[in-house]
Amino acid sequence: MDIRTLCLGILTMGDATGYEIKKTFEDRLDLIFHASYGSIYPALNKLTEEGLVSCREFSQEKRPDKKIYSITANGRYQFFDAIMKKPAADRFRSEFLATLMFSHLLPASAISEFIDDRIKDRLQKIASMADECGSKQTVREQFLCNFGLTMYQAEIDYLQDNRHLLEADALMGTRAAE
Amino acid sequence: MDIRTLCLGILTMGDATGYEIKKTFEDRLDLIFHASYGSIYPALNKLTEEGLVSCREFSQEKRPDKKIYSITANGRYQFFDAIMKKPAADRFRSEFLATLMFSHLLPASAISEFIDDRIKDRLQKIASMADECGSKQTVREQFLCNFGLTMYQAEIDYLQDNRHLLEADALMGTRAAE
DNA sequence: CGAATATATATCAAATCGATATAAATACAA
DNA sequence: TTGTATTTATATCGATTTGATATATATTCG
Repeated sequence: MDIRTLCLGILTMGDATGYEIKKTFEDRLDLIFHASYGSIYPALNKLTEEGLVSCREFSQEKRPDKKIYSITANGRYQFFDAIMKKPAADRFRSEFLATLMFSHLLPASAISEFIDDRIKDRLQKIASMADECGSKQTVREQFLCNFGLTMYQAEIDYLQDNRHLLEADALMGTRAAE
Repeated sequence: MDIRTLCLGILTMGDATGYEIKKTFEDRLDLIFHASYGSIYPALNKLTEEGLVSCREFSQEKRPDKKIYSITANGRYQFFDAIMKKPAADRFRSEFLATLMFSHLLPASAISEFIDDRIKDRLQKIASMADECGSKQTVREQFLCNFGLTMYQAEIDYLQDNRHLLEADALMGTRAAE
């Protein structure tokens, strides 16, 4: 599943412009799947060429044309085909964890700061999600929202319970032994 | 932090060939940061040009030259500089979760199958990690390994406790209301 | 003895990111 | 009211990264 496919998916929920699709990625998919303009606009062009979406242009005075995309019957069929396939493995990249991998090279203060920041970030995300979660329209969006909340909370718990291991390691002479 | 930087990091642990660096990514960083040959070899060339690593070539008979890379003093300095910066946000992409986002378009059987597969996958990863975790050399590698275990377990727990919500939604006529 | 796996290099098209450019409408505070 | 920031809306571009593929030999194991 690539960004092209996910654009199709978003269009199954209703017509949209490229801009609105980007916003949907940010508002409802950012935890799950990230996409930038540089991939969305080319994706929409290609989907249009392939007849999986259609595009109505509204020429506006003194503004660039507004292009509203709709999914076609063929597009729906292709999207269904795509989501029926076994999902490929997650792609995950964490600079935070990669940094901790080399925490023996860092001053203890930096380690503590990074962990503090991480916990703060997760708490903030939980705070802003908690409201939304309840007011989600569909069962599946609630399911995904609560999934996010649960994972963030698990991360906070782990960091709070175990950070002392890394911090102690940084302060003691353990490093010299390596 | 990019793959170039992380290659530097791996070389702080000892000299290595491109092949060995790839293996290190697989063995010790796959949870955290993925890298393929297509990014590692160009990274090493660029690092060599920049003088952050040095390269000794061992011409072997009947085999391509073996190139052993070492980090230079300047390289160590640059790497330290990189990990002292605030780590950027995680990059995460999950086809599994993206698929669930559109579970209302799937037959109930497919939803159950995907969740079953996911749980199996997580259990398998936990099984293969559990051994390793105890035998990790350093405190920080144990910390990261247990972090992974904890997150995988949290995911399993959530899926087991809440899958019925999605599955019931798929079976009932709830979909018609959307 | 033969098959599979490990060692080791490298490249390439395609996908994607992140930044930037452009331009006007709208909201909002000084 | 006037200036500033944000939102709406398009699009491109270099740099990064993926995933697949090519090439060759050594080693392991049934």
